[in-house]
Amino acid sequence: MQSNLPKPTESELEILQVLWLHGPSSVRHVHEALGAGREVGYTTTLKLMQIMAEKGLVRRNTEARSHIYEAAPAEQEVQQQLLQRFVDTAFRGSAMSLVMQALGQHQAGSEELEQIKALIRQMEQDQNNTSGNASL
Amino acid sequence: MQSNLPKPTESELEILQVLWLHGPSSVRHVHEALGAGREVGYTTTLKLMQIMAEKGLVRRNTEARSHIYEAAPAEQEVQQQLLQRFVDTAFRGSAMSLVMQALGQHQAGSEELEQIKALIRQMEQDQNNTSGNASL
DNA sequence: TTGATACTACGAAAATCTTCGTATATCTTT
DNA sequence: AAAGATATACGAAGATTTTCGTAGTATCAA
Repeated sequence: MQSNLPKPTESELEILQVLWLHGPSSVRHVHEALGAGREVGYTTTLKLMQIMAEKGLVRRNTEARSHIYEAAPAEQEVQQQLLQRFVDTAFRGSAMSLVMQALGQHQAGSEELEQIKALIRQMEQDQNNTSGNASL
Repeated sequence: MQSNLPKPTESELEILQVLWLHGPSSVRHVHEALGAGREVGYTTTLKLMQIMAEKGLVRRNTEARSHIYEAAPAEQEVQQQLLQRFVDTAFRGSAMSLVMQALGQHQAGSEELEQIKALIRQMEQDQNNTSGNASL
């Protein structure tokens, strides 16, 4: 699970989002999906994706005339990386502080709260059994 | 509580951290506090803080020869702003998804878990009061 | 076949962010 | 008062990120 992939920039992240959501896509498709929140020329999107390919953030199949791109890292992997960094710079390293604020800001539905409670219960369990450390 | 303050850059955020932590400070002080994780010239820090003053991110008292800077927005305010943006760009707007990942990544102490549980209980209360929601 | 259309490649301008050198003024010390 | 240390101001170089124009090719339709 090493990933010495560079941190994606904001624009690159937007593109990754499209790829994660839609799966392997042409530049055209990504560009249009982006269009709903972004107003740049087609070649701008193309160039970004070419750069991302160089960086290793996306893979591409160049068999067909229109190349097909897909995200290289898994969504969670990148989220993890960004989250770590974000917690450090914006919340002085306190993940809990971030969690509290995120919870406070967002009014969660009851199913979501249930999910969180389940996760917390599990964490409490792990804490009690923490004598010998098992799997990760 | 409007804040049309610009999003601080990463370097600016580091400076704000120092100001939030230590209160109003001179450039010298900020620069040295930063030194522990940053190795740039003094005038770099100075310039950054001057720019931040222009942007309205910090206020400064120029009475004395060495100006005293203080953070303009409250820490939570900026965190809120950044969190919102971060959730949007990195977690497709799902704050809950972020919370889950943050919880999973970080093994919280039991006091912290208690805090979160308390917050959740309160949110459940609020939910019952606003909508007709049943037991959990 | 020819012309319109769609695609990639690529250089480079534009915009933003970071860094520093230098000029100048003010304090401190001797 | 002179020398040295310390401040701010500010222009501008560097680095990074974003944007686009143009050239060259392949595809498609009539």
